[in-house]
Amino acid sequence: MPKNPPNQSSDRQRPTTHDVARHAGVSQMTVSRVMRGDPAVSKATRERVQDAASELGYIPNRLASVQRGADNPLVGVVLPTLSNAVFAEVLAGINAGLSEVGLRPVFGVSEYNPEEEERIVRDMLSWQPRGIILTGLEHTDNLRATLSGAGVRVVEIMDTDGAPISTAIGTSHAQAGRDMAAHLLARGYRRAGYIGALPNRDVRARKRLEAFQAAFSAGGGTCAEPIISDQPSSMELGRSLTEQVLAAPNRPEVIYFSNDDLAAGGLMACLAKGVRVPDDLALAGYNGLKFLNALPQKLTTTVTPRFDIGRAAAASIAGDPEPRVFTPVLVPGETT
Amino acid sequence: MPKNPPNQSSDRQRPTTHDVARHAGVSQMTVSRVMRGDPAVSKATRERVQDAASELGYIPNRLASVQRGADNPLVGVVLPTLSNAVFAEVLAGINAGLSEVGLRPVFGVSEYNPEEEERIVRDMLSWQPRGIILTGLEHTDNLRATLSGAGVRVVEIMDTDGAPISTAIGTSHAQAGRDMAAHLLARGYRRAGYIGALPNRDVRARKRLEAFQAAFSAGGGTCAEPIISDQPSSMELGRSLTEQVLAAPNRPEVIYFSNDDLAAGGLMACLAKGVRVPDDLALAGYNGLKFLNALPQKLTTTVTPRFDIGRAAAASIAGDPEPRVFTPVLVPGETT
DNA sequence: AGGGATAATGATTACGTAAACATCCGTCAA
DNA sequence: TTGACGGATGTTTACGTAATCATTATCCCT
Repeated sequence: MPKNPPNQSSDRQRPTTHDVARHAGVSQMTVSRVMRGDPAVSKATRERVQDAASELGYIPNRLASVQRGADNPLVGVVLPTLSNAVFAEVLAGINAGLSEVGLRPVFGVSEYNPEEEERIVRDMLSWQPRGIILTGLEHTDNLRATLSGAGVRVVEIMDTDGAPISTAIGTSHAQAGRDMAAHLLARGYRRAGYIGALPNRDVRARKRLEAFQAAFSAGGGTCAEPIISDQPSSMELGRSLTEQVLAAPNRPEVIYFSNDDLAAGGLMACLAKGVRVPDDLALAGYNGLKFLNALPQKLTTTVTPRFDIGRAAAASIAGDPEPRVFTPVLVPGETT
Repeated sequence: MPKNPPNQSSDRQRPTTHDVARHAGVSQMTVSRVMRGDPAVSKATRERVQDAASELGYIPNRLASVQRGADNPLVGVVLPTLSNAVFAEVLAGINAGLSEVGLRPVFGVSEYNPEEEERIVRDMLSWQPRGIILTGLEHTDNLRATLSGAGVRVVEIMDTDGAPISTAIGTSHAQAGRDMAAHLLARGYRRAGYIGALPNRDVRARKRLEAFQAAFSAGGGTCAEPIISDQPSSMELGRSLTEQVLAAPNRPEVIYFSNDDLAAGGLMACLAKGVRVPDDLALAGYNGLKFLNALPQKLTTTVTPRFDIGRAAAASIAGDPEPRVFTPVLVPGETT
């Protein structure tokens, strides 16, 4: 008994190569050849097929071709948040790098939660993606195991202080912390405070802090107990935490903030309270975001190549995976 | 002649339901049932299968199931840029809305280019996505035709001034322009300038401008020739264009900027030149971005619900597509 | 004890594409 | 004129999953 002829072009399905084939009076295989630009099709046939295809509004079905064995252009991208401008820029870089080579990002946000990250990656793996881009080097053991085994390219971005699953592309946060300690010591500051957010989540900020403390103490400075709020980072939070510091006894000479948002809030607190910066209190941030230009005083901060990191990660998924260490650049401003 | 038994678990392929089945001593179908939580499997078998699956590190292949007919959780999202914080927030909203219901965004950036947008959408359609989220109501004719025909949900975000392909979710830019005109007229301003960027690309800014001009003139005001740079919008650009205006004769009483970045740059120009705001020159922006808090003066602007628009778009793809008009809120600051 | 209902599991096949192989036909050299 | 060759096109099948239908136990009631 002969099989049913496939795809009876029934009701409202999207047209397939079979439909185009029937319409052009050729076989399904010939349509497939034309669609892929296989030269083994005569010019006349090719044109007939192309006409039929555009007449029917044919759009190839990549599910089928990838399923059949074609390369999958999808790349899973997992970032911890989008509320932070840093990660929007990273994503822009990733997208730029991927789209250059015809790859396409599938997107997920972990909210700094490793279990959620694992769930997202599992889900993404079910699309048999070309690669996966993760943020940071800290993941659940399960996830590390899964990704080591699977035949996907894995690139971990934003951090190089640790052991990557396969390829790390980013900056050393320990170095950023040390550099800032050196800068502040050189400027003559000896009593430092620290203001941060999201204590258990932002591992990279903690790496900066620890390296900073170690280097600052080693250089003869004293570090006050860090103030780390469990609220998400924002200018408002930086402002209120700084006001706390200003009100307390034994005010430090300088505050190192875990990022520019908090530092900007700190600057506003000083302006509001009439505290002179940097004479009464010096301030330093991290990231080098563009909005700092809007501040009345130029903030001392560490500039990180976010876009380039994203772009490099994309290149590493597309071509040969090569680890890269970008250098964080300390840019002295008017606040230290 | 019997067919080959499928999937010989040869070299380094990812395990399939067949592999799990063999490992657990059941049929492929039973594994499939267990994976989907089909209750028609005995407890004993279920556990045996689950053990086998986790032992082999089985991950379902969604390409195959969607190809077979399952719902596709992918949703195409095309934004004009990621350099603008507005669209990062929109994306955050979209992602929040989609992930709540188990949908996943596939991402593309058109760089404000309709042809590129068309290419991206075509590419996305090849994944048979559940829906497509586009920015704005202006697209190539081809794209409109393709999307009207295809059986995908289409939501156009950010603009409601025009005819959507199917569902529009956003704000009226014409209303935002009119509201600002009314506000400035009420404040007593009669001579207005305008500074913008990307003349041929940012259609929504143009809609605001035209509505503003019409309303401002109708209310007895005069509009100077708009200054529209072809460079991408930035604080620096806003600053330099504003300096031009300040240097020229016949300075307007107020400048309406196409967005907050430019307006913030304008404010900085005034600060640098010792121009008093709003007495010598008033300034107004658009968007209500958070970084405005960093400015020394609170900027008059129109706040748009970017996150909510994204979230609503996601909901519209997930559930019933319902158009929604959000209201832009004019927030008077200290610069008018 | 027999018969039919019910639960558990298995076999077959389709989804749309593309690799691999098969077929057809015209051309050209011997 | 014949046969080998190669270009153009067609046929078959696999990719992994899941709907559908088929096939076994299992069990309860009369």
